[in-house]
Amino acid sequence: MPRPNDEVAALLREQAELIAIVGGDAFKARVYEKAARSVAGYQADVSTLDIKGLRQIPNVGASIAEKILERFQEGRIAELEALRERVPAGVRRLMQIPTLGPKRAMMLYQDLDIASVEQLSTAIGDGRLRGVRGFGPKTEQNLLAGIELLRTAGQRLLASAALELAEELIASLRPLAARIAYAGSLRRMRETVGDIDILVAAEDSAPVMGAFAQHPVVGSVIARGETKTSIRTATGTQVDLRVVPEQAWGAAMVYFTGSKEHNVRIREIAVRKKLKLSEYGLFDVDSGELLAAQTEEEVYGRLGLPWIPPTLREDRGEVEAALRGELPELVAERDLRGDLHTHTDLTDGVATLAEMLDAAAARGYGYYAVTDHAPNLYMQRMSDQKMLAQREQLRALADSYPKMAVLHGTELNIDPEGEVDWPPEFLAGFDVCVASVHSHFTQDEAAMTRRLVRACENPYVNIIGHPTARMIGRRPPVEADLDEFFRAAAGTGTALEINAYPDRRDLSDEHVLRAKRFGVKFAIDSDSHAVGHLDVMRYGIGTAQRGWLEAADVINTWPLRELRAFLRKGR
DNA sequence: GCCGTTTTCGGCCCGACTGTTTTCAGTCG
Repeated sequence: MPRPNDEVAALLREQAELIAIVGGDAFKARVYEKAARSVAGYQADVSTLDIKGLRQIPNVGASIAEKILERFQEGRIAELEALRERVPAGVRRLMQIPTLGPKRAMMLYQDLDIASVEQLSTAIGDGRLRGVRGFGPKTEQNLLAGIELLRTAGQRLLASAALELAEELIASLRPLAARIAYAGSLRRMRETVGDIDILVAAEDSAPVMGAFAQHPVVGSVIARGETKTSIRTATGTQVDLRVVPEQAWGAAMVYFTGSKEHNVRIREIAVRKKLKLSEYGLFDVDSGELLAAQTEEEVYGRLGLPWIPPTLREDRGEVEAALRGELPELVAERDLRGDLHTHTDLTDGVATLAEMLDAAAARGYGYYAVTDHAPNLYMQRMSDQKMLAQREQLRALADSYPKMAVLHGTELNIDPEGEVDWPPEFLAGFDVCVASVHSHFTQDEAAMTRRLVRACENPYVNIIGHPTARMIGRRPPVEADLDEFFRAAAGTGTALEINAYPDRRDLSDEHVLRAKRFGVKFAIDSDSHAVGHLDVMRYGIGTAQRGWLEAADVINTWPLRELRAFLRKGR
């Protein structure tokens, strides 16, 4: 996805929020939001479009097209600047606290002069919210819990944002480096990262260090030395650049990829063999002789280990498995034959059915399921007629994709009792049914467990979508007896989703590890709402690998015949 | 501010939950 689109989308989203905060027309705010989503999901680079081209984008009319043009011609949008004058940035940030929306954020600012999350936290502690209209004791508790959630996860960056930044920096520095790559938790594909580590091999470190320190994303240079430069971006992300000699590349990659715990384990193995492992290489303790450093394979090899994939390097048993020669053959993106959870503009997607199918076919998929929302997610205004009309349209388009089977599915809503939207006779018409929790997240554990188990027991439900409904940094996972849930999924032939969306990653890697022990099968899905979202699969693969999955565990790596047999669910 | 097989004005994503109220505003999906 072209970056200018993301930037414009962020500006439009900001304008939408600011309109809502200052109490502007709610419909107007909504249009800006919709336009932001359309721009983010639009194929063409908006910075290359003229007024006419911009107006082709859904939900972009004369006014918003002008503003986008203004952004690229003037470097700013005057109306947005004027709104920013009225609302401090911290007030907007207050809205990131779950349960705090635009109205009460503005009230806090106007009545109590609270303009940051920190100030709100202090104000609650001082009892300054007592007696303020709309803020009772329960609200105070909820706000404090929300602030805590922000504080713990909010400091970290989603892997998607980190990867984008890392790839941009690497692209610009590559001409100055013999070798360059990112390491750290990003290479291990954790959900979030605290900072970004970039490793460079170069004879002379000065040119690459200089270029790095002067890169446009740099807000401030924290430290600058011979082998390491640290910067902070304007948005607060720390990036460390380390330069090593090319002959030490492998040892440095091992060292800087971590995790710390993994490194401790392999260093112990080295010590037992009278070796010493550092970022400069693997050495014989007695003679000081360098034994291996050039590649990771060599380093692991001299320790008596096979190369261990970065996504496993968490000291969760990978060293022992490697010693036994029992490392899993991890599922990889190239193993995926299709995507089983995607949306179109029939509900909340921004691309048409044909656009999504084209993009899926271009990825070389052997099958692809369209699973728009079902009627009980009321805001989507789904109906039997609309769903059947889509099926007809889809069957008609299927001939255009001789190499890709086009499956018609839906994403059902699991209601508090575990029931879903349609009766069996209607569900029977779908090729695949995803079912997800979209509301009533706070049921107690027993009720939530029963709800999820019942959904698995439904003979038409094939995949439980984003099974814990968590949003990273926004909403905790639902409380349920996961072991019972996983047992039910395995027993009923219901796959559990690894939703690849970067702020979901749901199931998480820990849950995948646990579920696999029950014999659960998984579906790695993009949950795409736009053409560009099909690429988020890499994060789903990251989570699957971190959960030690092999291709056989993942139903959308299977040939179509086998997949279809699984989807029949013994019916 | 956008949109149109209800078309240039008058609608627009609907319903439920939470926590606050004492009949409802705010937030969420």
